[in-house]
Amino acid sequence: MPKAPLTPRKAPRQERSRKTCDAILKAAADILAREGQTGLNTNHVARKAGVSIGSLYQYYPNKQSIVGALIHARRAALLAEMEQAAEAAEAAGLDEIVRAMVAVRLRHHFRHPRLAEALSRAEAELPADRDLRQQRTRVEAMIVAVLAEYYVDDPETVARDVLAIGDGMACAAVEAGESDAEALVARVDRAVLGYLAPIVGD
Amino acid sequence: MPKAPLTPRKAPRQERSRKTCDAILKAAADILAREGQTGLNTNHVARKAGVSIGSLYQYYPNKQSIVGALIHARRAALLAEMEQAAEAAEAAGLDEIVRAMVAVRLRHHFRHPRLAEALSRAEAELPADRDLRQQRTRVEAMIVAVLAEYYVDDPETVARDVLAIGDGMACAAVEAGESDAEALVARVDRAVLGYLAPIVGD
Amino acid sequence: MPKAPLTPRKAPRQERSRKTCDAILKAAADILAREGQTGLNTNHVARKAGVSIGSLYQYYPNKQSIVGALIHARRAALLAEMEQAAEAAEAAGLDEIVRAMVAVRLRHHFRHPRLAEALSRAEAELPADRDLRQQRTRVEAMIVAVLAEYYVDDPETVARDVLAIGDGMACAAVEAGESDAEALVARVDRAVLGYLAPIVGD
Amino acid sequence: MPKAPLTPRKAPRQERSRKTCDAILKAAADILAREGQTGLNTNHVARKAGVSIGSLYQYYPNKQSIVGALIHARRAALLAEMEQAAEAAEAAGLDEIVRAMVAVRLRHHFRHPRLAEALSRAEAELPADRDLRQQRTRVEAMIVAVLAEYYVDDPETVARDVLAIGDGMACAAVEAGESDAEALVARVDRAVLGYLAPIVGD
DNA sequence: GATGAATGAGCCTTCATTCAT
DNA sequence: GATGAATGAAGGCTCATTCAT
Repeated sequence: MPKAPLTPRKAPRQERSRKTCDAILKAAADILAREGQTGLNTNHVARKAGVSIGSLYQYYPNKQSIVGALIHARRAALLAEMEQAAEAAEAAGLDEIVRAMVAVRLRHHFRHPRLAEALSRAEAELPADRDLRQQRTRVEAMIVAVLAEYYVDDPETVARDVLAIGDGMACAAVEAGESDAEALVARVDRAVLGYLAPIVGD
Repeated sequence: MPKAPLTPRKAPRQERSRKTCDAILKAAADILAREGQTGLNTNHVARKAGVSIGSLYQYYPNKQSIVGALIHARRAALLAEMEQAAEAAEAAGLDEIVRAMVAVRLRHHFRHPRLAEALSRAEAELPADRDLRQQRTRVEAMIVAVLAEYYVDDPETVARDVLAIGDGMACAAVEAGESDAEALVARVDRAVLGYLAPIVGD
Repeated sequence: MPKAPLTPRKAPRQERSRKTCDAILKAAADILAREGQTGLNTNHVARKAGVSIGSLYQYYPNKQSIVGALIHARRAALLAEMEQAAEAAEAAGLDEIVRAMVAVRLRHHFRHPRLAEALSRAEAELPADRDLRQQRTRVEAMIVAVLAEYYVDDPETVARDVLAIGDGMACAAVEAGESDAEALVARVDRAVLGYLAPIVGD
Repeated sequence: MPKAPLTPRKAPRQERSRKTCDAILKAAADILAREGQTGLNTNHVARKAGVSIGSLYQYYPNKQSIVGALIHARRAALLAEMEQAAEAAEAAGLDEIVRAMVAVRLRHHFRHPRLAEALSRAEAELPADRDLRQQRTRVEAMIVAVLAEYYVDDPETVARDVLAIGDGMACAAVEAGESDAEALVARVDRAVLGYLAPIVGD
């Protein structure tokens, strides 16, 4: 494979560029949420974004880079929210902090569930990308940091499990038609706390 | 869309047909596990199966029906295993039965993790199919039955959550490079029991 | 570059395939002769060949391979003619043999001058291909063999020069509107013999 | 086609314009020499020239006009050199003058062989342009003039042949990796003199 | 005049599917 | 029934050229 970059082609310097770039991502997100990967093609995205196909390729070197940018942007937002939550709960105990961060993630998921899931599937099929991998690591690292502070054993695995519990339940809930994020948060809390209880020394 | 059927074109009655059908599914499974959806195309499948593209279409009306058949076949196997597990654990308490069934599912996943995940992603993108939906319901129904017997409230949601916890953790574990199913089973148990504890009257 | 093969994709086994393959080459030759590289695109070729674009790609993995095949085929024919000429002139002296071979080449060129030149230009822009390079060497080798037999010094350079004289004059003649191959043969003879005279021991 | 002009849009009168024009031609020459026609595109040229794409189109109405200008400029330089050579050899005999002019051409070719050949191929594919055709004629006319002075028959054909011999041998030599212009000059001399001998009355 | 964002026709190529043998 | 040649819609992407700023 001739190494297809997953990062945008150039940083938009002019105001107009920013708009175009954003319109493309927005259109792609919309299509992905509505029709999944199947319906996502560059011509379609460009048309929906009200932009010519040439402009699209001015900013994104290939189709995958659009999906990559979308994943990156959403995860960056999530990271910011998680950091905020971590700070807010700083004073509280381990359980409270972890719950807060997981809750943020769930709410994030519930805000655009179809998109969240389409992106998650898309990422799994995307060729490995260093940037995205790092970013993913950073999300886990936030939990790892908290766990480590409390001397939890093997914090990486624990962090991964905790996040996975939330993700799994969120997907299933959305698929089943649920739309009340807080109801799910409560259930996930039970699972997460149950999972943590035996390994957190009191 | 003119509503493409997802089920095989005809039930293969003859020995020869069976073999062809199986070879096709096997080839598709292999490709899906190795290369994901991206690498899956009918010509490739036919060649790998040692079958002409014409024959492939004799048995499967379209590409999606192959994926559909694959999902169906694997889930049928899972169902059988779960039934067996349920019977074996019948005498035990609620926790034990649920744990047993979840464990079966995890081991099933770990047997062919790349395939399991590719299929799960594929199913999410497939157009809704009555047959597959029913089958999925049946898996949940098995847990629901057990829960109901123990007077658990809203057993459908609980069943869904329990399965989702296992699925989520399994995907994350595989992605992280784990390969020890039993280690994961233990961790999932913690989460599942923690989740169940408050809602199971003792 | 991801290594684009210049050789046909598969050898046609059925009668029908042969026809398709040939029709494609013929169409490509026609377009190349009439419009040059500029007018050569796969859709155009397919249409003119009375073949679907899909069929074209069944036999030629990419556009360049069509041009490559064309070059190869024409040069193979030339080689055959040159061999014949060499045999026929075997008894004669060095001059005679070389003249005969050069004459064959000129006549070959004059049979389809626009095509010959378009292909020659195309080959220069094509990525280096081992197969074509070898074939080109073989043409020169035929002259080298004759020269070596007569103890000519540095036969490779001499062979190259002799051929180049003919090629250069042929291109210029065609471009100027000449169409009488034999008139040109006579003039090329003068140049070639003049070139050889000082280096051929008498 | 709406008849695209091959000549620069306007004569650059100001110093600034001259520089831009030249930078564009230089960049185009460089790309053409390095990558051939394939790599030549207007955006690439503009970037390499350190000029905006808009400015490029200010001076050259289309891509072909850039190539045309390049051909024109190089051939103008060649013409000047040939004139100089003709003057210098004026006193000598026919052979000497012709040899001198051919030698100039060969050295010109060897100074930038990749470019010379790329341009020659490009010119062949360019739509006929009156300006370039005239210029080409002028090169031949210089030889024709000398030949006519010596009462050579059909001087146009002879001039064409003589030039073609040199061109053909130069291309082949460069392609074979030769880089010693003088060595080639000697060989071309042999061919040219051999060609001329029978038709020049002594 | 200069800039570079935007445009869109058009090209290469793939792949699900059909159909003649 | 099997085969595999053929089909063509569709999609990714480039690049010559225009135009608003």
